[in-house]
Amino acid sequence: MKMRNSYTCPLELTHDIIRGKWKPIILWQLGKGAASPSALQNDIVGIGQKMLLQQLGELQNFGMVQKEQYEGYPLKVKYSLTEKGERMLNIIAAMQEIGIELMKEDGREEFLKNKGLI
Amino acid sequence: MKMRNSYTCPLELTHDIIRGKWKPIILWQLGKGAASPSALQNDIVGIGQKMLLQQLGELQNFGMVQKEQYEGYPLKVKYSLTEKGERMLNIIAAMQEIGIELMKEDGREEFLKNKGLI
DNA sequence: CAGCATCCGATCTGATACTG
DNA sequence: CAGTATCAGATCGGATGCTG
Repeated sequence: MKMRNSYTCPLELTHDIIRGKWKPIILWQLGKGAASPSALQNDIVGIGQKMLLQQLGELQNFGMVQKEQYEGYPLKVKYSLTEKGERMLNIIAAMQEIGIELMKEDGREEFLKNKGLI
Repeated sequence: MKMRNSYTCPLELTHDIIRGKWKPIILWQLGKGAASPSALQNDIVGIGQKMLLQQLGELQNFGMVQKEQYEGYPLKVKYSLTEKGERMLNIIAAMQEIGIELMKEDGREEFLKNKGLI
């Protein structure tokens, strides 16, 4: 993910962190608790291994996510939110809330009901 | 801006709306009040006319921004936030806040002071 | 199972030139 | 001043195959 070389405004930093098609949803999933890559890939519809690991790596670089590795076979790895990540999750949660409202106003209650969101 | 064809989660809708390098900063600027394209271009460092108008158009399609036109020459146009846009601005403001905190923790107080943010 | 490298098409962005 | 068209380069995203 290409980042700005310099920032005009702190807003842009936050935007860089959650930019990328999958970052918000990854954070959202991790908000439910630590998870392995394969578990995440199961939970996030449509994501491939490459994008998942790539974006997890970027979130790690931003200090939003941390990785734990365990010895032995089969390999076991666990990703989880850092404290910064938890704070960023507040933004994600707010985005979810607005998304729900916008969908309601747009007559998409059906979708929301199917997801158990209303 | 390419949008998802279908959504798994309301979060993704919100993400689509603020995706794009300039959308958050445009909303932020409009949060200060209605503005003409040329005024916005002055206030947003580095943006070109094409990107500005393109992203304003997309924000309009999402119902976040509205446009007012006046008759006569020189042409005069004013963009402003809609009610939905105002609500989205809450997200943007939260992004700004987190961005400020992250920069502080990252030792970039200098930058923030120069901007008058702390 | 976790992770990396590579290739390729789809998108995004920006510069420039042009219209009303 | 506002807005559109076009073109080229940079970036992104996804599929596939390979390694430990």
